[in-house]
Amino acid sequence: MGRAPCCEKMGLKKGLWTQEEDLILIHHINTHGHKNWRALPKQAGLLRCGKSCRLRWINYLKPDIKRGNFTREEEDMVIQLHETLGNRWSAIAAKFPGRTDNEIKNQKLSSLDTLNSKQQPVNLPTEEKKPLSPPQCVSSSMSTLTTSSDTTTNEHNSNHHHVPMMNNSTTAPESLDDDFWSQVLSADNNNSDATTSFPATGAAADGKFQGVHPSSVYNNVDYWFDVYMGAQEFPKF
DNA sequence: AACGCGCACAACCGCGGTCGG
DNA sequence: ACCGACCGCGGTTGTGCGCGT
Repeated sequence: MGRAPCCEKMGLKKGLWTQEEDLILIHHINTHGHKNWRALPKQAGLLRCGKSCRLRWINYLKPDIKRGNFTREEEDMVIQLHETLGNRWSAIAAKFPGRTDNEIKNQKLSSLDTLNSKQQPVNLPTEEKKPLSPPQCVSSSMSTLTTSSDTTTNEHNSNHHHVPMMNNSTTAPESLDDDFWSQVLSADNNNSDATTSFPATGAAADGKFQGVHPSSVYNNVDYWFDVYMGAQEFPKF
């Protein structure tokens, strides 16, 4: 029926998330939980819509998220599950603790795309724009695909994001976190350096980040560590 | 060295389902 | 029973990076 627009688009920010936003979101969720996604951005003082916050949390910020390349076993399992479940990515993701539907979807789609372009340049009767239906894809080739993409994937993860990902992917555990936390730790030593321009977004609401530069946000590494430790299991860190 | 292309991934959009008033 | 609001899901798009030419 009269569906409300996903969010009041007035003045809401779109696009990539910044560290500050991530931290605000993490902090808010860890302290208040996420009972109401719609109200969350307001409460947290984020200029994002609730959906966006939810997506960011689920796909990226959740502490137990496992990132990095898919193992061969995982890939085979994804293929099998996709054959049985179809495009029900969330259902598939449910079988992979720590994996997100978005990640699985992306992985699968890109795998299929590359497979298609490589294997069936002519063969596909163009019945579908998307190669989604039961993939006859050979799992072995899938695996080679991912292994070939391993390096790039890792780099992507570490390059794209400058975010306190609590991932410890089984395959590439330390690539990002080390960088990130070393940055954090070094910043921690320079507490006094705290520069000025951290946007007093909503964090100002609870006074935690007001007037704090990103780097100085990360100065509170102990704080965040505590937050995480308190909130979730914080596997091997 | 510069440019273009393809890939991988993050994020957005819109719809359907569900729940509460 | 109806209506509205929220949540979750699947599909799609946008963006950045790496690689090849």
